[in-house]
Amino acid sequence: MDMHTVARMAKVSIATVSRTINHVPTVNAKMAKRVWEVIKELDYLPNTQARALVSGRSRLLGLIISEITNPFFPELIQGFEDVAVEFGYEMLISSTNYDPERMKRCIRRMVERKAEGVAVMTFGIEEPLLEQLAERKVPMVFVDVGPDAPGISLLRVDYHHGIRQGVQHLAALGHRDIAFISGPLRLHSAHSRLAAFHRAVQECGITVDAERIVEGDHTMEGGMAAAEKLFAGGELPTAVMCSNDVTAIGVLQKAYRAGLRVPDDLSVIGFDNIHLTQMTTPPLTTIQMSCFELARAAVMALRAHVEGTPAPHRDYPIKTRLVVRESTGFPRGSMLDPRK
Amino acid sequence: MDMHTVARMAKVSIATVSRTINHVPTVNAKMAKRVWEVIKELDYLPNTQARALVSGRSRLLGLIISEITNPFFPELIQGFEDVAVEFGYEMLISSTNYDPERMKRCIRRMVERKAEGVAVMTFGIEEPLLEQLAERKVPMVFVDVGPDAPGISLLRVDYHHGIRQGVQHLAALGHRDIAFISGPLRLHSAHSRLAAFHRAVQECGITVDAERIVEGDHTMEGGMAAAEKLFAGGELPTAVMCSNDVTAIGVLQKAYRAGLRVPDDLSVIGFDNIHLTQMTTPPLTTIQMSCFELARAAVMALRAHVEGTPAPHRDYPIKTRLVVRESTGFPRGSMLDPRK
DNA sequence: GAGTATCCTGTAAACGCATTCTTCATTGTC
DNA sequence: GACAATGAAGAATGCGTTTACAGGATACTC
Repeated sequence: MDMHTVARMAKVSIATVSRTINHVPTVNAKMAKRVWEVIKELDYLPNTQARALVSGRSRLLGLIISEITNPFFPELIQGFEDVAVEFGYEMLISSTNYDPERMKRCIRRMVERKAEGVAVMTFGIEEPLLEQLAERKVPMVFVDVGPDAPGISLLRVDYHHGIRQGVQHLAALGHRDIAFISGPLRLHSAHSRLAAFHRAVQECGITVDAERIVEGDHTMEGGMAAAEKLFAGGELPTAVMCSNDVTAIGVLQKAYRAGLRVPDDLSVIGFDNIHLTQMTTPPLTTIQMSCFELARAAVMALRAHVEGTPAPHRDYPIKTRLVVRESTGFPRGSMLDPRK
Repeated sequence: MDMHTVARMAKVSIATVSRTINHVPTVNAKMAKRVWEVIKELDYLPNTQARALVSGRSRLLGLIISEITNPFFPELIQGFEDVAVEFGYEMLISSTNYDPERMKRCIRRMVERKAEGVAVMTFGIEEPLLEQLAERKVPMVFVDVGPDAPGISLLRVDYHHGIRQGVQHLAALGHRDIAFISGPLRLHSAHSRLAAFHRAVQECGITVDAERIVEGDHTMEGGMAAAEKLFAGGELPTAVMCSNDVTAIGVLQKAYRAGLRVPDDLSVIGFDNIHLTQMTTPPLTTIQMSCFELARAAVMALRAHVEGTPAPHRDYPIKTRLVVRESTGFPRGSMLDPRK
């Protein structure tokens, strides 16, 4: 079924059908009504491929993520889908699983399908691999860092704001011995989060020993392993901040198994505010980085590059903020602890 | 950059380039080599849209899921992506969030983009909405049930095998009072799982009171609410089977908060074997339904319908089996419990 | 050495369907 | 009755690949 069918049934030409669908104002109201009725009756849907042919636009946006099984990304995908569809785009999802070979294939798929823009939400550095896209002048959006070239925008996450709120929250409760479990340090965002932590503790006048900084890998297993390292030493820290929520959930698990009560023996703060944090035991205090906001900004940036309006920016700021739940409390043995 | 560029640089015609890419055997070996070299040098990738134009095939497969934030689905998507790409297809993902309006939009997107086949992995019944696809003769795959029409295949999950193994496992441990938290009963798969449970307990000679069957909704919140109901009554059951893992994780949480030890006070069994079950406290005994197998079967079924070979089947069987971890043990107060 | 068969390359049309430019018919107005 | 205004029909257009077909080159036969 195509426009010809509609035209025949509405007893008009295909040109009129096209004009009706595209709301060209010169179409006679009666004819338009007849056309719409036929469209509804036939359940006619225009063929996007054919439209792409004429317009030269695929209306396809690529979304490259690292790992779909990390619960952060499904929430991001959900947001991306919603916003992309809202603006008439379709979304091509591709996950790299941190494998450069897969990354190459992802890029290949994007180019072959003529994606008009690609959001690279891997939080990592794969610039050499992305050259193919850059060369073809495909607009791209990165998180935090990316090549400085026309057609490329960055989602600038203000890690510092939220992390400072988190540190201040801990400091206000009386914590002075705070550990940090970072993400894999090959990821730029992991560096940024760690740097924000360093700056925040300094601002609060807290010194953090080197052994209080442990590298995780943004997985629950990594969080458990990192927690084990922290618990193995002599004195426990009174609080742990984590580079992401999944890591924090790993810490929660490990703490439970080690007989530590959260927050009585140990306060834990996550990062991302994924849905799951509301349902842990105890519910996790975390720093929110809104997936929806991130996804929306990504689509908006790509749209700006593709459609030229509103004019594209280099940077799109993303805010973070503390969400206090129940995994943080007074440090153990604290004078401030009302139970003591 | 298109085939013309390649042809010019390799000093051959575009026809020869096309034949080379498609491995037509009559091409002179020397020319083919030259063409491949130019292709590599230019990083040329054929335009899928143009190929679709000639072949009349979009090489697009749709995947409709209910809720991407439910951790079961990302694993399914991962499998689907892998298999689809393996066979040269691209994947169009769309989530319904159990909203009929969204479902309509999903279908619209699939039709507009000319998806060659659609996997409807919502585990529910939306037949009236899917008529549009059926009318357009788009091949479809459903889980468990679906309209009996040409071009439609079913993934037949053998719930009974795994659930029986689970019940037998509990029975062998000495459990006689087993509760079941079902999924939302508007979903067909929830019914199937509950029915499999009923059949399995009967086979084991165990009677289950009506109040031991509680309806959940396949979310963690639903699991917690259902657990609360079960815990509220007089005597606790000694074991709970859940219609999916997320529900079971909710039960685990609720049990912990209620001061019940798992498995000492309560055994818990999930369903699906999502990745997360390995990392709960304690790791969850569950019934595996392989996402990868499900995804693979879905793609294979759609391919069979689209390509005609191998001949499409109506049913594609999917096995389930018990995975024993640490959330199941002897019933409390049991003579068999070695600690008593 | 001429004629024929074979093979492979190049040229050009086709593929699909919505969009849009051009042309032309109809109606209305002076 | 002539001209303007309106709006619909018809036809061309777009894209890059595939493929039918034509034709040139080579080899082989007599």
